[in-house]
Amino acid sequence: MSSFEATPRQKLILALVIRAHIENARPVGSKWLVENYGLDISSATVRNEMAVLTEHGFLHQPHTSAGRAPTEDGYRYFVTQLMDHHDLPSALQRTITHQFYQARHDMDSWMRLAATVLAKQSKAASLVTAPQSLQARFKHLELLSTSGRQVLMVLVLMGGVVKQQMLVLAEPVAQDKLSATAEQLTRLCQGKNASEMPSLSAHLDDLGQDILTLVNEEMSVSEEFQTGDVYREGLANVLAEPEFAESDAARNALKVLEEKPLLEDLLNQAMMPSDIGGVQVLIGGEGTWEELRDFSMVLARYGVSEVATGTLGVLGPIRMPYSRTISTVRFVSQLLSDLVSETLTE
Amino acid sequence: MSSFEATPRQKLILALVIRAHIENARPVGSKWLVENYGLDISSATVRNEMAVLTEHGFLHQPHTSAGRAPTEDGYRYFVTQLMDHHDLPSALQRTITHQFYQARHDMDSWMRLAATVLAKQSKAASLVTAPQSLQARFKHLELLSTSGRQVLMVLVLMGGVVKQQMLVLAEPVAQDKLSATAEQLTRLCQGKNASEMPSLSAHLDDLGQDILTLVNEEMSVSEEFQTGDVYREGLANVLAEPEFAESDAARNALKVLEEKPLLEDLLNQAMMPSDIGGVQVLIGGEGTWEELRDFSMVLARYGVSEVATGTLGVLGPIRMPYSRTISTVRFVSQLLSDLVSETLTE
DNA sequence: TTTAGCACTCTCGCCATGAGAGTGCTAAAT
DNA sequence: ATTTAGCACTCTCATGGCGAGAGTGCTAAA
Repeated sequence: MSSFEATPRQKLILALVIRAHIENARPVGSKWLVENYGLDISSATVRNEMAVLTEHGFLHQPHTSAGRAPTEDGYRYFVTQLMDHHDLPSALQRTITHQFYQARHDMDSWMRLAATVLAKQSKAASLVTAPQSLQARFKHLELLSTSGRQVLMVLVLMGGVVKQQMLVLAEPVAQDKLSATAEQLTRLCQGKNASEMPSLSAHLDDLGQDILTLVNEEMSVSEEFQTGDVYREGLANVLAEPEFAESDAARNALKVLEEKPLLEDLLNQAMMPSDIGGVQVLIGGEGTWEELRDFSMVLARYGVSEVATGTLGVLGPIRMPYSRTISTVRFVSQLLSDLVSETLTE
Repeated sequence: MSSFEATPRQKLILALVIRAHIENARPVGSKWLVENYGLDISSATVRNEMAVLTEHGFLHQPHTSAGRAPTEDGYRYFVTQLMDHHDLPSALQRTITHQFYQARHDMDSWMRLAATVLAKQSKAASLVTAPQSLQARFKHLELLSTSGRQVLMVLVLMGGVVKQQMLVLAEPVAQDKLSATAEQLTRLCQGKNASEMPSLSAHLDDLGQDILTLVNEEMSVSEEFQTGDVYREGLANVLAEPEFAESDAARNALKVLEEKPLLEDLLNQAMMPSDIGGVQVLIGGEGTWEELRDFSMVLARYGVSEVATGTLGVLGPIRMPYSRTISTVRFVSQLLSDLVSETLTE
């Protein structure tokens, strides 16, 4: 397989087998292929070519008298070498863009919408994680008395991320005092990241000191991965695929998307840069993720590199319309990146 | 079935059949029942009683030579008449309570945690919706300049709900001006609910007017149901049950939890008060929800009545350990109510 | 009223059977 | 040197028959 160079005709046949298999979800035979795609070669010839492709590990037969189905290697070869990369139809691009600009202008809504769009377009499960600031930098702190001892702490980080938390103080504090403390802390921490943050200061009173501790906590938490910040959608789409009629496989799909450690590991490890314009395609777990054995993922980083990036993507069966899915993921990730970067620079 | 009063022994047998069926997921026969539970009556007697229970619609036989399985009516009778309502073991209560107090003190974290706890304890899928203020009342508005034309709007509603939104203004505005506007609007709208809100005011400049429009939007949205505010967990648990080996049923489960209109309808309609300490049990869709035909739900309202209430619950197979699930749901809902009410009153 | 005994019914797993699909190979055709 | 027609071969899958097993309902005795 290493130095094998497929002939154009072999490439064509591989591509057609993949196309047919994606449509019908079952092994495709030589005769069927010739008849359905109007090839002007005989089925015997196709058989010979198929034998070669099988020998090189691009196709396999479930059993002797069945047709061929693509192997993971076959899909990989297709995705990296054969497939042509279209952009999403521009009408669709406009529709989606429009939806984003019509939605509320905050990260939360965007992420939610991105998940919805991805799930709908790819007819598979989607996931979108919040952009994690690599270096969450302090920008602004506000303390709002809401009633009695209850105080709302609003922490704004550079890059538009906003954290809020409700506190209950030991005793009521006037809004003036709160505002003063907030301002003091804002001056103190301006532009600092989690590790540069002071943990105590002589200029602060008890209240200020307590709040500072909370802010510190919040800042370090914001550098960690939070499952809660993951939007998923379209799980039902995945189960609709015939290969998941048996629920064992189906359950695995949910596990992947539900289990925090797995997901975290996956997104961290898998998201090396790739050759497809920032889109990473993971086919059948690639030998590394046992739980993904029956799935493929199309992932992309979005955001502003070195500043704040999140991950988004699609989980579906290995038998997935890669071309379309990749276009969609790339487009949505680009769109979301633009939005994030607007937020950052404006 | 209307005026049928079961004998104590019939009740016992029904309860045992249900217990056995919950454990083994298959029809239970008379002989098996006698042997496994050490009954000192003969299998023939059990058969006779079973015949009566079958006649009255509490049991049914999948086919002539199979054992009996409970019908939905059987489960319903069990839940309303037969089952004893324990509290959750107090050790477990303490553990859970501890988890809540250890978590961050905000609604978001609590809801997330509630979903996790419910899913884990009931081994089924859980869902928790945010508390909707029946009358979202304006409490406080803050405008924070974050950078250039970018402004963070923080809207605090009575009851601890906080809405935030990022705006991009046409031109930069100084923080002083923003603060003044915010204060002005706060005074203007103090304590008003969505319908009482003024839509324009002579005292306001353009900026104030624009913000007011946004606030109005936000306030009315906050009275609507938002799918985004639903936390789900443990979907994989449901698929693990043998009755969902065929994926058709499994897909339905996901649909129920994913589709906004269905869920909305369900939660609104189903949550009438019930006889089980605020916990509502929905068995097999109750003839109303076709999509729930194969599922049961245990639901509860939490929060402070007439002020802000949310819904939480569990979705599992009809063959569900109701007693335990109900205890869990009741406990978590009580706990969450306490937390909400603390937030409101403190 | 309960229970032992028994005939009866229905499912389920097993096996054999045959149609159908698809292959690989060989030998002829291009 | 390819390509293709032809054909024997293999394997799956749907079908139907068969027997074991489980559970029932009924009857008659306790």
